[in-house]
Amino acid sequence: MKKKTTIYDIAKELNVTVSTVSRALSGFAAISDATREAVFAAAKRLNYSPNRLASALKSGKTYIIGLIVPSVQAHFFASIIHSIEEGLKDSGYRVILYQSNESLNAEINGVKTLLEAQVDGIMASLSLETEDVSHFAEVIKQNKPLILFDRVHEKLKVPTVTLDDYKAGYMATQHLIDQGYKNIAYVTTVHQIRIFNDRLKGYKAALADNELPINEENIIFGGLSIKDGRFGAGKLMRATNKPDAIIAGDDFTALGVIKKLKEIDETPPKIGVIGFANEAFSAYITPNLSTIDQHPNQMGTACAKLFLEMVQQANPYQNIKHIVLAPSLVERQSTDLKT
Amino acid sequence: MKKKTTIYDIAKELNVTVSTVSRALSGFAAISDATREAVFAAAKRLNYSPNRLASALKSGKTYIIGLIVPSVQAHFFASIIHSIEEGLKDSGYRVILYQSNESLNAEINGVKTLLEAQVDGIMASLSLETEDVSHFAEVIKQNKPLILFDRVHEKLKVPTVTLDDYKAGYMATQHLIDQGYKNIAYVTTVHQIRIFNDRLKGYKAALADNELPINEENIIFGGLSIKDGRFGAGKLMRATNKPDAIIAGDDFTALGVIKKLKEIDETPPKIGVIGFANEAFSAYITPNLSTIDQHPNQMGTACAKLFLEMVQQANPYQNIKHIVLAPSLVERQSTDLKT
DNA sequence: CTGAAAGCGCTAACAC
DNA sequence: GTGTTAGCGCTTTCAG
Repeated sequence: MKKKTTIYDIAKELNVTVSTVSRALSGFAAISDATREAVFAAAKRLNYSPNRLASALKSGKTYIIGLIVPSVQAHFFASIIHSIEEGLKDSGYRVILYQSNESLNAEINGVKTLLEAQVDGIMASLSLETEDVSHFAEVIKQNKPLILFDRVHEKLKVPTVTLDDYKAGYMATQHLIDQGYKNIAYVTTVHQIRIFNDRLKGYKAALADNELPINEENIIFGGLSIKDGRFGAGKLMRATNKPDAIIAGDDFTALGVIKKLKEIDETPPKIGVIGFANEAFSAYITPNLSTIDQHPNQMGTACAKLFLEMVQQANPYQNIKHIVLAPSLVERQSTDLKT
Repeated sequence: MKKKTTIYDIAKELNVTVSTVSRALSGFAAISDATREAVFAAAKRLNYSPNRLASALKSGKTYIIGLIVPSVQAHFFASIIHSIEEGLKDSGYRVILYQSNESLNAEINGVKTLLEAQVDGIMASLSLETEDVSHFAEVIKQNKPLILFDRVHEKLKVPTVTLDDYKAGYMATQHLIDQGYKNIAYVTTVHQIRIFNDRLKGYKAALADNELPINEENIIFGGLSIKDGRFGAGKLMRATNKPDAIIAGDDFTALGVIKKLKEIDETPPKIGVIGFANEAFSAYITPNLSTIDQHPNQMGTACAKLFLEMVQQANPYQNIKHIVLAPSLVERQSTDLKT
């Protein structure tokens, strides 16, 4: 195993100094064309590969950003990660991935780990457990860009990229009303994450605007899994005042709701069902699931763009932007009462 | 913005030298309990956070591994990534993600980028375009662990984690035969990736073992998208000798196949359909899709374990293991001819 | 346009 | 058990 070639080897080869080589390689400093070319030729000949670590240690820039998400296994987050990585790649940034698995402790550890790795910035979507966000303070203190997406927190004064979740909730509800449903229930999560609250607010507002009563018994707080969906639907359909439509916390919840409804012979659209996320499967289940598309790829692209803007500013927080994406309604069979 | 505290600050604070601090922090070297405790106390008091970069530059170990996958958006890869990250986290390793998007050039660039970042090893699943694998040679030359999973290549003499794809193909075919199907077609990819070839071999072997003829016109080479599935099924069903069952390259392909079959009123299980991957949606489409589960989480866990073994050896390649996981059949409606 | 030299924060011989 | 010192590979003043 021979040692790797460094700029010293190139310098020796050409009888110049390392500074000359460094300058030539960096491309910006004043250098004669002749030396530059000679350096590049020698670099190639010696199979030189820069050590970004050394450069990072000296310059303080690693060109690595840390990305904290609950789990890459959720398609929504996978899509965001995909777009973030793609959006940053051309600018030379790489991405370290850290999954919190919806655990606050893991998230705290993630921030610590990423900071120790000297990342140039962090993007995160909070775990369901996260209520206190003080573990992110250090990122801001170090004046490194922190961007929160989707699951954000008002205590953190940082740029955010979110969906207009109020609108999403309103949109889902209004759609059901437009389709002719009148007694609309909601299966959501107990966790105090803003997006879920906002959706609920949108739901209530839409009911109010249409002069429909808000029945608290129609709102089930539990989890968002398929199982939770089944459970919620079961509970709702056993009530005296049965709903004629159910909004599910996400598409997986909706899957559970539909399963239950099929079992008791209330197959949608007889009882309307709508979800959130537009998962890959949603178009292919029976009945096809109406849903609210949350545009994860747009979200990732926006995060990448925001980050690149922030690193260009001396103070990344001098101009805190909050990007809010518009949800869109995907109408399918599960809410198509009319046909 | 005050400067970050280093081990020098701790040393000054305690009137000892940096080496003492370094030793105390590292935990292994001989150090009196008193100094060790004093160092930890001071570290805490001064809000010290180690700079892994500096340590990495000196020691040559970054505790970062590079992960190259076609795309995190595919649930199969997302699951593998999930398990790899989880499996490595406790040993202090972090993961840099690089997506090839099925492009050879991107993959080449990925290897280069990751090597420049001085990763301690690379795990990769090859892009569909990859036939020549010489871009990975440098990883081996640097004596860094390289592990290939799922989409591997025989030219690369490195440890691998794969599914027994021959068996998977055989299993899918035998299942269809067991269910009573007799003229079984296959929609797969043109790309020369081993796993797809192996599955095809398994398919042919199963036909042969059951004394069924192998009809080359029953094998469609194209892509694996939903669209490709539709196209393949269309082509097959227009033939004179129409198949009574179709094996699809993956679950997405199967989705397209089913769509087409529904359109021409040959809804499965009338024509049997089976896919590969057991995607999240497969259980919920109509009809439910039978499929071969490829156990991505097991695969990720195995990769992590293998890597940890390799870094422990002086020569990571002294004992090249090939871990082969067994596929499992998931029987659902789309192949249930009997009911 | 190029060279000399200091130093980023940490580790690891080598002394004592 | 602790101190001294020389780098890891690169960037970046400051001179010339």
